[in-house]
Amino acid sequence: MSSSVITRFAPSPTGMLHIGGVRTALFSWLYARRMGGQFILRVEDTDLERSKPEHVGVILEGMKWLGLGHDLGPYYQTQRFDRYKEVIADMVKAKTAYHCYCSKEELDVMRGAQQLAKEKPRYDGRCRHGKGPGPQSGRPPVVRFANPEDGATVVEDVVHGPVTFQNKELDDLIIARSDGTPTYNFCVVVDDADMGVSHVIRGDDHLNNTPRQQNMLVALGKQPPVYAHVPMILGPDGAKLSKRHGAVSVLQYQEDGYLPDALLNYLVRLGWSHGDQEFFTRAEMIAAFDVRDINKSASAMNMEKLLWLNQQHLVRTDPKEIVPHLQWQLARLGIHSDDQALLEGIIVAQRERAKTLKEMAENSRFLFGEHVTLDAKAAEKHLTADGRAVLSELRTRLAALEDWQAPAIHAVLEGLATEKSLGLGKIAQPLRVAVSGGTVSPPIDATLVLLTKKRALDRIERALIG
RNA sequence: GCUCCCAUCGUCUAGAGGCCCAGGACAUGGCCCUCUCAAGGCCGUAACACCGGUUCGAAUCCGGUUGGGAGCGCCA
Repeated sequence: MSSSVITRFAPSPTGMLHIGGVRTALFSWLYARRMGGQFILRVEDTDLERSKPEHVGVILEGMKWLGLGHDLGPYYQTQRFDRYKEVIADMVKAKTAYHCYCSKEELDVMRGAQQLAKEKPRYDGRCRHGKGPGPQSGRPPVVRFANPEDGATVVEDVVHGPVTFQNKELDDLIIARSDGTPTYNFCVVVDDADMGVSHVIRGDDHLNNTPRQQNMLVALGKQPPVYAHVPMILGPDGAKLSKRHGAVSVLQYQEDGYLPDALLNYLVRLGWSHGDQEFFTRAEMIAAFDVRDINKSASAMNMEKLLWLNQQHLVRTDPKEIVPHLQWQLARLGIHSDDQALLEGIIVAQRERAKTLKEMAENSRFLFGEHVTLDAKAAEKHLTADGRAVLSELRTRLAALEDWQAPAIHAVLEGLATEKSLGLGKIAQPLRVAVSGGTVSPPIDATLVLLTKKRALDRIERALIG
């Protein structure tokens, strides 16, 4: 039996949960599900200044909407400060960490000199070797990790392969600020170890601080987890994700009318593939996913493909499952309906002509309410003298129709068309305008069924009067 | 500047030395279907960044160049 897999998603509540974060969350979630393991949600809120409770709320809400449920947590790093302090004290005692009394000004001077010498700016370890200011400076010290000074650290990354860093390139990072609060890189290490995280799946912008995290783990006598650094997601223009496209809250996608499964399907295919398969249900994704198949290069967002996939999901998902999402969109338009049969009917009638639920809701507006206002241009074009004559005839025949079902309605239209030697279009368009107000709608027979006989006839009546 | 990462159609990708004068998907062009709009079907345009090397043979391996990205905080 393989040892149990534990993955985690560890966002910091300093902003929105955006597409990039969602994808790493998805990969972590998928891998845990695939391996029958557990998925942890951990909020990295050690930056007291920038972390905001409302951001935590939005992240939680986003994860819920996506259906990426966690098995453990959410944990909050701010609630684990005692634990971090304990570990820091141990490390200082074990001499794997030390106090540093350098002031910010001193550090700035040091970095300035290094940059001038075309070196990589980094802490030179003066306090580690007794050459710093020391306690007599009177300043509260920070605590730094004593990184190995020689040799190399190799990160065995699942997606990148082995990546080697010379230890002399790695400086002694601060693990506790002068006010005693612990810093990110340190908390991550303690948490991942304490929580038994087996696989760390995160953005490859973290690849550079992985060797230091690994060294800290070693100093703590812990086995480092398996690392998988996934490539970044770029905006549609190939540049970094910006507010204009992509770098918005994931909840924006809900508002825009995307199905969570469609968004997940789209994101899973960014940097990962399974042969030529494009469409994945949630279950298929879980069954096929493997971190070892993740690509190394960054990928750009493509809204058209997202739209296409959304429609694919709209068409291929059981309408019953889509109903709540459509209701949500309709509610935003002020339309409230609990008519399950009607809503399912709308989904079936509209799903091939709407790429989003928002579009579907908007296009279905005319099906609710008693009356509809006729689009002037549409009326001018189709409610001509001929069109009215057709409508009038239709009114009589449809009124006489007992069986208000698509085939019967279709037969009526077809019959009239043949009798008058007209194309179906000459019959359907005036009717469509009268009944929907415009020139576009689902097939006219299906539209009439959804509308009900009473309202359909009523609208024909009003169009003839108007 | 230094360190690290990356590089196949416009975009997402298949490809783990011969199956590839490179396959699929989105987008795009044309045709078909058609009561509108769609959806669908068929056909097409379109890529191995560059230069060397290894090999009988390279998109695939190695080196370099170029181009992109990330990191270098008492941020995460």
